Amino acid sequence: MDHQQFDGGHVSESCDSPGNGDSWPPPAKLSRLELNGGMGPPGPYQGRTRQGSPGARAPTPAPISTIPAPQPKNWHKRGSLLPVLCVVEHRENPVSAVEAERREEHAEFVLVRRDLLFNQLIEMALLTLGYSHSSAAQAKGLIQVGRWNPVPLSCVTDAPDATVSDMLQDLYHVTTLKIQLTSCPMLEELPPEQWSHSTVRNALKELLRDMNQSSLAKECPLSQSMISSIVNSTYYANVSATKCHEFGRWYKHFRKTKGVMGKITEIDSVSDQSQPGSTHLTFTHQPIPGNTAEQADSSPLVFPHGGAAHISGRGCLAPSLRPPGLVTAPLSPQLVNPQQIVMAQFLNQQYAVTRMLSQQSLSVSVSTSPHQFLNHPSVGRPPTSLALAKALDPQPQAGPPGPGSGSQSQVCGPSDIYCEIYQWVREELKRAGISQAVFARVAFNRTQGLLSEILRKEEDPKSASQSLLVNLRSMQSFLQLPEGDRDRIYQEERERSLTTSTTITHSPNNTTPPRHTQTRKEEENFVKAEDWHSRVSIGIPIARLSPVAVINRGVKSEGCVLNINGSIYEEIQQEMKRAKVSQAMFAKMAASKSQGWLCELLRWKEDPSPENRTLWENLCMIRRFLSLAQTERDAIYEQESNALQQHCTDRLIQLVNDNTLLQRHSPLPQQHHQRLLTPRSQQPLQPQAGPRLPPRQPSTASPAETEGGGGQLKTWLGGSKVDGRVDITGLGNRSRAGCSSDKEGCAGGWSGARQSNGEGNGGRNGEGCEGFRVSREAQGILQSFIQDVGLNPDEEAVHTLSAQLGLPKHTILSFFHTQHHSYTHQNHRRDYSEIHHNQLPSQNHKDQDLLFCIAAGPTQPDRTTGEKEEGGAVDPAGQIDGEEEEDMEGEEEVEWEGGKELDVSTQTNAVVTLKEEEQHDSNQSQAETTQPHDSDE
DNA sequence: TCTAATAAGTGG
DNA sequence: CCACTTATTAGA
Repeated sequence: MDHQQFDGGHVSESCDSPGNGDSWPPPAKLSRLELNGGMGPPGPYQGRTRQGSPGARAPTPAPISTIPAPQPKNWHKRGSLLPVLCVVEHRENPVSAVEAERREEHAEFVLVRRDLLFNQLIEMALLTLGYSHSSAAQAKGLIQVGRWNPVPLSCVTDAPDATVSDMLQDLYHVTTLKIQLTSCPMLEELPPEQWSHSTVRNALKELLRDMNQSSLAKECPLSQSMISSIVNSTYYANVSATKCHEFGRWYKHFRKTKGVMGKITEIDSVSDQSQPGSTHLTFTHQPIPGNTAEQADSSPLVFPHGGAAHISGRGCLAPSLRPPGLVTAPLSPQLVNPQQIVMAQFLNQQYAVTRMLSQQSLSVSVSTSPHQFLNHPSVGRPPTSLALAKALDPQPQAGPPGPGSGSQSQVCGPSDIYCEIYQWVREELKRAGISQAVFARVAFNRTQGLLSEILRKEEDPKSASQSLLVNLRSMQSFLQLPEGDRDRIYQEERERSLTTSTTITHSPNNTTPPRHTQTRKEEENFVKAEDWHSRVSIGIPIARLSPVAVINRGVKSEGCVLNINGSIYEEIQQEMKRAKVSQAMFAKMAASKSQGWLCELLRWKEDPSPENRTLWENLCMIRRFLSLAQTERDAIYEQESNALQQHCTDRLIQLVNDNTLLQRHSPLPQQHHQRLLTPRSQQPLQPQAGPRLPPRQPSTASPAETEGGGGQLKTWLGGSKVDGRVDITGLGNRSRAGCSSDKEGCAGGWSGARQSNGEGNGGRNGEGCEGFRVSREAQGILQSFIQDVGLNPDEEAVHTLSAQLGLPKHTILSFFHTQHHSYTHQNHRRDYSEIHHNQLPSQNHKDQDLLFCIAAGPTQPDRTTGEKEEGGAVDPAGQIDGEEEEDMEGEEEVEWEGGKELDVSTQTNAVVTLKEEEQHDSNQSQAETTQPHDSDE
């Protein structure tokens, strides 16, 4: 099939290729690029890919809804990313030509940075798609423009410095990158430690070709429900590193065993496989004969990464022929014209990312409506019920009373929460036909389990804990969105899960419809959607959802997006030089780290690699900082040096108080904000907004924004990047994600801290510091929490934060104290904000700036911590500013070597350091001990 | 009856 | 509150 159709386009086609297109024996020029630059290996992360199961594909195509199209051009620009359609062909061993024709392909869009070197495109694309480095390095790539014959990349240009943008800028929409995987390294070769959510998912998908979830669950370390959700991308939690590793280990073993045993195990029943014809046997790994009768449904064991198995299955039959029941693939059978849908979905997903990148935030919804809910038959959504809808629409601003009968609802909670909230939620679940999981994610970014619990308990808002209130508020705000918006969000989320690449059969004559065209359309739709978003919901918390989800799963690809590579070190140095700031200042502002840390970082300049999680994350943080507009960065430095933290704090508080922040999180004048919002949203913004809005929010932002969403939104924003880059970190990953890494090795960043070991005492040192070295995201969360609960969190709130942020409780308390302290003591000094405002031209950034500032603010003076609480040690006065070097905020550095001081010298290399960090958490307690240093007791 | 999806429940 | 497990439930 030719996928790309779309004419137009011309490219330099120096080399031409033979007809068959694929068989090009291209020079293996693309070999690996080590580039450490190209962001390191994102690990095996893969973009989610969804394979189509044979059965699934069968269904017939249905046209995708088409929508007018805005122009795609802009959108991709903002993010400085370019969408590239990649068709990956698995041709393990050079198989016969015959076979080649039936090769299976996976097509997906990959967003790549425009400035990525063209010669790194293939590798980057594969890495992004989840292929291993080794396979990526060996892949061959062809570029196909329109319907022209594919041409090896190497033929396109010789310029080593040509970038993707240079080569594809105007053609990206008509080009298809055909990647031929010569060797597909098997997953079993991947070290268990490197297994991630993505690889697990890929492996599961493979395995599911030969067995169902239930049987697989019996053998592998994952439960059926987990398998189900992971495969469908509906597993919102993060698969723990432990699980991943465990799975990886199991997989390896399984493979070996299987190889030997053959399908005996699973397929014994199937018994024989006669169809040796299956070519798939070619696989290296599979010792077993391919069996595969149709029924057998594909060879059980063969699963080279997408290789053999696919081939066998597909090879034998046309998709349509395949007995539907055969493969139990998770794909939704309903997909019609899977490719189209998939593409659309994929784009959608990508779009979400792009959006984030561009900082637009907000999810978009696309129009592919038809497919929505495909999986949920039950979903019919007649507009029924819904008082909800009614209430909402009619009186948009009514805010709170959302659902139910707008007017009759009563606020029961402390403020703005309505008693009927629980019921509303239930109704909404029913109405929209969505699962708790989806709603939980979308409405308040939590897990299904939590929502279940909340609904079960139905605690009276009046007596609800602060954290619960936060959640309820978020849900309520969400419910107050127009029904259409909510549905769109659900749909988007659903699509996301459906998304992923499809496996398509490649046949020479292909009957496949031109997909490019469609794709294009979809893109446009996205654009449109985006537009919608920007207008409508910019700050709406809800919006963040989808992106969040996407991001969550794409954490590893962050590097891709952020483009972290060895050159970042140079950028850092340049930035310091340019801004004339010390290492201490930069370290603090850009990564909440100490000067010593930065020094080491720059000294060793270790190649960034996702594997080195801590390093990676820190670099991502720096990258984000560097992505801020120069003026913003300068404002930040300035602010820090002058006002010092106090300012921030004050500022923060002020903001909090006036909600300015939340409101659009943008310093823009309100009007402006409103303008951005859609009418509906706007209303809520109006002061008079909801009659029942709580006093707390005078300005009352749109419910959505503020309320529940507010907090999260902020968090999100805080972490999120600014111009073009994503912030994966912040967002999606909640604290845990960051370090999720593992229980095993490290507890991971700050999360590890959660061991609330010694609370106050020893903790101070290590922890204290550590605590405050909280990531920006964490700070953002804290800040948002302050807004939600004030400066005096109750126990539960503290507990919640502690868990959520992975920080020890005392750290949380310290934070609040600090805030409180400064707030009280200082009169709001000048406002950073003012400065800010003036300086920052770009509004967009502004918000972030503020947030950023805020986030940074809390950073404490190192030593403080511990007792500080009482003493207010925070000493406003003692700011950090002075000694740059001194301030190492308690970072890990201190811990390791003992002396805070230094360790810079001591430490040998940043790498070590970094790594250590992760483990600290767990070792913290020890560390503390070790380091009696500080003022500890 | 069996599978995949979803909700409830649990431990940390 | 997350990450998982177990139970329950729609649909073939």
